[in-house]
Amino acid sequence: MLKDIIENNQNYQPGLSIDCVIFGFHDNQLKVLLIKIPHQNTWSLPGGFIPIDQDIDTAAVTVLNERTGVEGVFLRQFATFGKVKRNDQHFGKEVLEYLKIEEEKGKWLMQRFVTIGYYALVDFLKTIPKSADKDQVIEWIDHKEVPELILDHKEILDKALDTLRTELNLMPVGYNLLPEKFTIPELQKLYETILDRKLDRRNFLRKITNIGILTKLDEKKSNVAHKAPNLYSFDKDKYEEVLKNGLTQGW
Amino acid sequence: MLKDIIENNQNYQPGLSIDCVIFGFHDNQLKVLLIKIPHQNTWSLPGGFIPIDQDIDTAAVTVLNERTGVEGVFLRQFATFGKVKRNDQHFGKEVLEYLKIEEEKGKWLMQRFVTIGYYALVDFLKTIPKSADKDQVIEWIDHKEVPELILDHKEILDKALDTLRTELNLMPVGYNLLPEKFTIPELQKLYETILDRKLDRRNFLRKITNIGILTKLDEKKSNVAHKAPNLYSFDKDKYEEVLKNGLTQGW
DNA sequence: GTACATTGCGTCATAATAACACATTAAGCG
DNA sequence: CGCTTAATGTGTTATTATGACGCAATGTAC
Repeated sequence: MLKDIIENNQNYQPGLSIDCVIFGFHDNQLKVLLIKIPHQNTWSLPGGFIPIDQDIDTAAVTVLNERTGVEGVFLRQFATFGKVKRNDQHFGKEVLEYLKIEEEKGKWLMQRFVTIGYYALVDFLKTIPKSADKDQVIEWIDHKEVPELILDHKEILDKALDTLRTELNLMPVGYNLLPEKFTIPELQKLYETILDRKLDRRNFLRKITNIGILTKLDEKKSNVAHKAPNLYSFDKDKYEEVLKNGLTQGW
Repeated sequence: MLKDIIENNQNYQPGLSIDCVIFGFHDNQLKVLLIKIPHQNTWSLPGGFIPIDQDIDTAAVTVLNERTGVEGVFLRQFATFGKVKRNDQHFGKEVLEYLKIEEEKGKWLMQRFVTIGYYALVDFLKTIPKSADKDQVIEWIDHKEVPELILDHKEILDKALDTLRTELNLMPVGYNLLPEKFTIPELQKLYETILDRKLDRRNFLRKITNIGILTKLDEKKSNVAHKAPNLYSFDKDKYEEVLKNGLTQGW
């Protein structure tokens, strides 16, 4: 795959790549989709290159689809990373050796790559991580237990989370991360996990319902310890409207 | 200049450029620094290319300094633009003809360029627009009267203003755009111009002073019609602190 | 049934916001 | 000089949003 790209690099935008920070929510954990580098203890963000005949946003959608199979999810460009030393020679050489590509043909990969960061919000349960090849491991990992990442991918991930945190004040979040039916406590846990702090249960309910994007269902969650919480769903129309116009206040 | 770059394009990041939206404030107008394309009726944003041995942020600072001479101003990356058709063949050919560069040498310019957008906030009075060469016109233009721009530069400008508007809710603005001493009505006009709506004078005063970044000076503005307004300055330390930690509420 | 953890609904004090009233100041002008 | 005019400076009030908390209801475990 990568070998094909390197050997046909004239079909790809030179010196430019895309990296995706794909967020999912499960078991009260904010998870990130990471790829294990074969035969090493480091991981990387799912990324890809940009065909010269594709818009960068389209290329980002492609990367996301290849890895998650999900479509029509929330995907947003958040920053572009271009330090001179962000991809060092050492790393490039290792890749070329691993792929058994001779130095001359692999020259393309050795230049400085600028990478455009996108973050995505996807429904954990509908997403089945897909490996590009058999000895590649791709896995959901709790964002609090992210292992060592290659290059500046940790910086990219941190920036993505930072952006998500800020945007939580400007837009509603949840439609993409939660299943269709969910409880208020679940939604609150999502907010708490992203913001990394506790919120008052009662104030949260008031604030989130006042936005007017929730529909209370005539149904309770089953098989739970203690009192069964009510189920809610998002009112898609109103949700989209608020997404477009923005919230007014912060959390 | 551009000719040098094209002819020595191996020293520059391929297919990648930087465009700067430089904002200034004067006469109650939000102004943008634009460059006139010689012998045409279109204008462009000041931009540049990225030396392969420079971080993209450094290259952006260079572009800004070359055009304004000012240093240490507010400069922030806001988005990256990469539609396939954003720089069309037609435009590239015109540039090459104008610069009298033969097609083979100019091939580098004809590929799709992805551009990284930065916006800057500078003190209008301290900034003297600098042309790169004698028949180039560079000028401050009211953002409400921006003429036709090349390529997707209008889209870039719009996105920059949009970003500034959003960030007004998250950070203080003014330190970079106003002279050292200024009046509250001037600061209010700046906010009103950016937001494109009227704000209540009295509520604005209360809100802006409550942030705690202003120092009331024992001095009034002179030579003004009607009642002379008091002068204020920013408390740099507190300003920086709020800039780092962010505001809490919106306007 | 009882203990317990969690949900659902409500209260209250305080802070932030929006809308507005009135006094103050300086320039322009007869 | 005194009056008008158009700004600025300061305060008031009603409404809304926020933060902190009380208490009853519900379903599980024992």
